[in-house]
Amino acid sequence: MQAALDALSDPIRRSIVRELAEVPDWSLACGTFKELPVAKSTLSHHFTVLRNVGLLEQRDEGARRLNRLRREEFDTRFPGLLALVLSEH
Amino acid sequence: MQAALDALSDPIRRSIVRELAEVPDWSLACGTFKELPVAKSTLSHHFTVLRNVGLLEQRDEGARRLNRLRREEFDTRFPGLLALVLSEH
DNA sequence: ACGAGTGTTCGACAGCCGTCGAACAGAGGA
DNA sequence: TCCTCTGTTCGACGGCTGTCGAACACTCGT
Repeated sequence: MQAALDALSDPIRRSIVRELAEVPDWSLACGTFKELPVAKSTLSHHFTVLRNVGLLEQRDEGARRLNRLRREEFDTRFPGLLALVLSEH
Repeated sequence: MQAALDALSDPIRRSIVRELAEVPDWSLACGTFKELPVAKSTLSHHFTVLRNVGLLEQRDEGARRLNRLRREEFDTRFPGLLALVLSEH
Protein backbone atom coordinates (compact mmCIF):
# COMPACT_ATOMS: atom_id res chain seq x y z
CA MET A 1 0.00 0.00 0.00
CA GLN A 2 2.73 2.42 0.98
CA ALA A 3 4.75 1.45 -2.08
CA ALA A 4 1.71 1.64 -4.34
CA LEU A 5 0.84 5.18 -3.28
CA ASP A 6 4.46 6.24 -3.44
CA ALA A 7 4.72 4.88 -6.97
CA LEU A 8 1.59 6.63 -8.18
CA SER A 9 2.24 9.92 -6.44
CA ASP A 10 4.75 10.79 -9.14
CA PRO A 11 3.19 12.51 -12.19
CA ILE A 12 5.67 11.04 -14.66
CA ARG A 13 4.91 7.54 -13.52
CA ARG A 14 1.18 8.18 -13.79
CA SER A 15 1.79 9.39 -17.36
CA ILE A 16 3.53 6.14 -18.17
CA VAL A 17 0.69 4.11 -16.70
CA ARG A 18 -1.99 6.06 -18.56
CA GLU A 19 -0.14 5.78 -21.83
CA LEU A 20 0.30 2.03 -21.44
CA ALA A 21 -3.39 1.68 -20.73
CA GLU A 22 -4.30 3.07 -24.13
CA VAL A 23 -2.40 0.54 -26.23
CA PRO A 24 -2.34 -3.25 -26.49
CA ASP A 25 -0.08 -5.29 -24.22
CA TRP A 26 3.58 -5.57 -25.27
CA SER A 27 3.23 -2.80 -27.84
CA LEU A 28 5.36 -0.12 -26.19
CA ALA A 29 9.08 -0.25 -25.43
CA CYS A 30 10.64 1.95 -22.75
CA GLY A 31 12.23 4.19 -25.35
CA THR A 32 8.89 5.14 -26.90
CA PHE A 33 8.27 7.66 -24.12
CA LYS A 34 10.64 10.28 -25.38
CA GLU A 35 8.04 13.03 -25.08
CA LEU A 36 8.42 12.91 -21.31
CA PRO A 37 10.68 15.70 -20.07
CA VAL A 38 13.22 13.48 -18.32
CA ALA A 39 16.54 11.88 -19.16
CA LYS A 40 16.56 8.23 -20.17
CA SER A 41 18.27 7.23 -16.93
CA THR A 42 15.44 8.84 -15.00
CA LEU A 43 12.93 7.04 -17.18
CA SER A 44 14.66 3.75 -16.47
CA HIS A 45 14.35 4.50 -12.75
CA HIS A 46 10.60 5.13 -13.08
CA PHE A 47 10.10 1.85 -14.92
CA THR A 48 11.93 0.04 -12.14
CA VAL A 49 9.65 1.57 -9.52
CA LEU A 50 6.52 0.64 -11.44
CA ARG A 51 7.77 -2.89 -11.98
CA ASN A 52 8.68 -3.34 -8.30
CA VAL A 53 5.23 -2.28 -7.17
CA GLY A 54 3.61 -4.80 -9.47
CA LEU A 55 2.09 -2.42 -11.98
CA LEU A 56 4.29 -3.41 -14.88
CA GLU A 57 5.54 -6.54 -16.50
CA GLN A 58 8.51 -6.37 -18.81
CA ARG A 59 9.82 -8.64 -21.49
CA ASP A 60 12.90 -8.43 -23.69
CA GLU A 61 12.40 -8.42 -27.44
CA GLY A 62 15.85 -8.16 -28.94
CA ALA A 63 17.38 -4.87 -27.87
CA ARG A 64 14.07 -3.38 -26.78
CA ARG A 65 12.18 -3.98 -23.54
CA LEU A 66 8.45 -4.22 -24.02
CA ASN A 67 5.94 -3.37 -21.33
CA ARG A 68 2.58 -4.64 -20.22
CA LEU A 69 0.26 -3.14 -17.63
CA ARG A 70 -0.73 -5.70 -14.99
CA ARG A 71 -4.27 -4.43 -14.72
CA GLU A 72 -6.03 -7.39 -13.12
CA GLU A 73 -3.27 -8.27 -10.68
CA PHE A 74 -2.91 -4.70 -9.48
CA ASP A 75 -6.63 -4.10 -9.27
CA THR A 76 -7.02 -7.22 -7.17
CA ARG A 77 -4.48 -6.01 -4.66
CA PHE A 78 -5.53 -2.34 -4.68
CA PRO A 79 -9.13 -2.16 -5.91
CA GLY A 80 -10.03 1.07 -7.66
CA LEU A 81 -6.61 2.64 -7.53
CA LEU A 82 -5.65 1.94 -11.12
CA ALA A 83 -9.07 3.04 -12.33
CA LEU A 84 -8.61 6.29 -10.48
CA VAL A 85 -5.27 6.97 -12.09
CA LEU A 86 -6.62 6.12 -15.52
CA SER A 87 -9.48 8.55 -14.99
CA GLU A 88 -7.01 11.38 -14.60
CA HIS A 89 -7.34 13.34 -17.75
CA MET B 1 -5.25 14.35 -7.87
CA GLN B 2 -1.60 15.11 -7.30
CA ALA B 3 -2.40 16.68 -3.94
CA ALA B 4 -4.70 13.83 -2.98
CA LEU B 5 -2.06 11.18 -3.63
CA ASP B 6 0.61 13.25 -1.91
CA ALA B 7 -1.61 13.62 1.13
CA LEU B 8 -2.37 9.92 1.39
CA SER B 9 1.14 8.72 0.68
CA ASP B 10 2.11 9.60 4.23
CA PRO B 11 1.47 6.78 6.73
CA ILE B 12 0.75 9.12 9.65
CA ARG B 13 -1.93 10.90 7.66
CA ARG B 14 -3.50 7.61 6.64
CA SER B 15 -3.59 6.65 10.31
CA ILE B 16 -5.48 9.85 11.10
CA VAL B 17 -7.96 9.19 8.33
CA ARG B 18 -8.56 5.59 9.36
CA GLU B 19 -9.04 6.58 12.97
CA LEU B 20 -11.52 9.29 12.08
CA ALA B 21 -13.46 6.82 9.99
CA GLU B 22 -14.16 4.62 12.99
CA VAL B 23 -15.89 7.25 15.14
CA PRO B 24 -18.87 9.59 14.66
CA ASP B 25 -18.38 12.99 13.07
CA TRP B 26 -17.06 15.77 15.32
CA SER B 27 -16.12 13.32 18.03
CA LEU B 28 -12.32 13.59 17.86
CA ALA B 29 -10.17 16.66 18.54
CA CYS B 30 -6.66 17.00 17.12
CA GLY B 31 -5.12 16.34 20.52
CA THR B 32 -6.70 12.93 20.85
CA PHE B 33 -4.08 11.41 18.55
CA LYS B 34 -1.28 11.41 21.09
CA GLU B 35 -0.43 7.79 20.42
CA LEU B 36 1.10 8.81 17.09
CA PRO B 37 4.89 9.07 17.32
CA VAL B 38 5.17 12.72 16.27
CA ALA B 39 5.35 16.08 17.98
CA LYS B 40 2.19 18.14 18.19
CA SER B 41 3.55 20.68 15.72
CA THR B 42 4.02 17.87 13.22
CA LEU B 43 0.52 16.65 13.91
CA SER B 44 -0.83 20.12 13.27
CA HIS B 45 0.97 20.13 9.94
CA HIS B 46 -0.61 16.83 8.93
CA PHE B 47 -4.07 18.11 9.79
CA THR B 48 -3.46 21.15 7.62
CA VAL B 49 -2.49 18.94 4.68
CA LEU B 50 -5.58 16.76 5.09
CA ARG B 51 -7.82 19.79 5.35
CA ASN B 52 -6.30 21.46 2.30
CA VAL B 53 -6.88 18.38 0.17
CA GLY B 54 -10.54 18.26 1.15
CA LEU B 55 -10.44 15.17 3.32
CA LEU B 56 -11.13 16.94 6.58
CA GLU B 57 -13.50 19.52 7.91
CA GLN B 58 -12.66 21.25 11.16
CA ARG B 59 -14.72 23.16 13.65
CA ASP B 60 -13.80 24.96 16.85
CA GLU B 61 -15.48 23.84 20.03
CA GLY B 62 -14.04 25.99 22.77
CA ALA B 63 -10.32 25.38 22.98
CA ARG B 64 -10.49 22.15 21.05
CA ARG B 65 -10.70 21.67 17.30
CA LEU B 66 -13.02 18.88 16.28
CA ASN B 67 -12.68 16.96 13.04
CA ARG B 68 -14.96 15.38 10.55
CA LEU B 69 -14.08 13.14 7.63
CA ARG B 70 -15.57 14.48 4.37
CA ARG B 71 -16.35 11.03 3.05
CA GLU B 72 -18.93 11.84 0.38
CA GLU B 73 -17.25 14.94 -0.98
CA PHE B 74 -13.88 13.23 -1.26
CA ASP B 75 -15.30 10.05 -2.74
CA THR B 76 -17.10 12.08 -5.38
CA ARG B 77 -13.90 13.75 -6.48
CA PHE B 78 -11.66 10.67 -6.16
CA PRO B 79 -13.87 7.57 -6.36
CA GLY B 80 -12.55 4.58 -4.51
CA LEU B 81 -9.49 6.25 -3.04
CA LEU B 82 -10.85 6.74 0.45
CA ALA B 83 -12.29 3.24 0.48
CA LEU B 84 -8.87 1.90 -0.43
CA VAL B 85 -7.18 3.74 2.41
CA LEU B 86 -9.82 2.60 4.88
CA SER B 87 -9.31 -0.98 3.75
CA GLU B 88 -5.67 -0.78 4.82
CA HIS B 89 -5.51 -3.05 7.73
C1' DA C 1 -6.07 36.76 37.62
C1' DC C 2 -3.51 32.87 37.18
C1' DG C 3 -2.42 28.36 35.38
C1' DA C 4 -3.37 24.34 32.60
C1' DG C 5 -4.70 22.50 28.32
C1' DT C 6 -5.13 22.90 23.16
C1' DG C 7 -3.48 24.14 18.79
C1' DT C 8 -0.74 27.14 15.39
C1' DT C 9 3.42 29.32 13.58
C1' DC C 10 8.13 29.85 12.89
C1' DG C 11 12.98 28.68 11.82
C1' DA C 12 16.09 24.99 11.40
C1' DC C 13 17.55 20.49 10.24
C1' DA C 14 17.93 15.79 8.02
C1' DG C 15 16.76 12.34 4.95
C1' DC C 16 14.60 10.90 0.89
C1' DC C 17 13.96 10.92 -3.93
C1' DG C 18 13.68 12.68 -8.59
C1' DT C 19 17.06 14.30 -11.65
C1' DC C 20 21.15 14.38 -14.57
C1' DG C 21 25.39 12.92 -17.30
C1' DA C 22 28.78 9.60 -18.10
C1' DA C 23 30.02 5.01 -18.50
C1' DC C 24 28.73 0.44 -19.52
C1' DA C 25 26.40 -3.79 -21.77
C1' DG C 26 23.94 -6.06 -25.29
C1' DA C 27 21.44 -6.58 -29.95
C1' DG C 28 21.30 -5.85 -34.66
C1' DG C 29 22.22 -3.76 -39.21
C1' DA C 30 25.59 -1.89 -42.76
C1' DT D 1 33.93 -5.48 -37.62
C1' DC D 2 32.11 -1.10 -36.55
C1' DC D 3 28.45 1.78 -35.54
C1' DT D 4 23.89 2.73 -33.81
C1' DC D 5 20.13 2.00 -30.94
C1' DT D 6 18.26 0.63 -26.49
C1' DG D 7 18.41 0.30 -21.75
C1' DT D 8 20.85 -0.07 -17.08
C1' DT D 9 24.01 1.44 -13.44
C1' DC D 10 26.62 4.58 -10.93
C1' DG D 11 27.83 8.79 -8.34
C1' DA D 12 26.48 13.36 -7.49
C1' DC D 13 23.40 17.14 -6.75
C1' DG D 14 19.19 19.86 -5.34
C1' DG D 15 14.80 20.49 -3.63
C1' DC D 16 10.99 18.99 -1.19
C1' DT D 17 8.96 17.57 3.00
C1' DG D 18 8.45 15.40 7.44
C1' DT D 19 10.34 16.41 11.79
C1' DC D 20 11.40 18.99 15.99
C1' DG D 21 11.46 22.60 19.81
C1' DA D 22 10.36 27.09 21.19
C1' DA D 23 7.31 30.77 21.23
C1' DC D 24 2.77 32.47 20.80
C1' DA D 25 -2.53 32.80 21.08
C1' DC D 26 -6.69 31.26 22.87
C1' DT D 27 -10.22 28.94 26.07
C1' DC D 28 -11.63 27.46 30.34
C1' DG D 29 -11.49 26.14 35.39
C1' DT D 30 -10.06 27.41 39.82
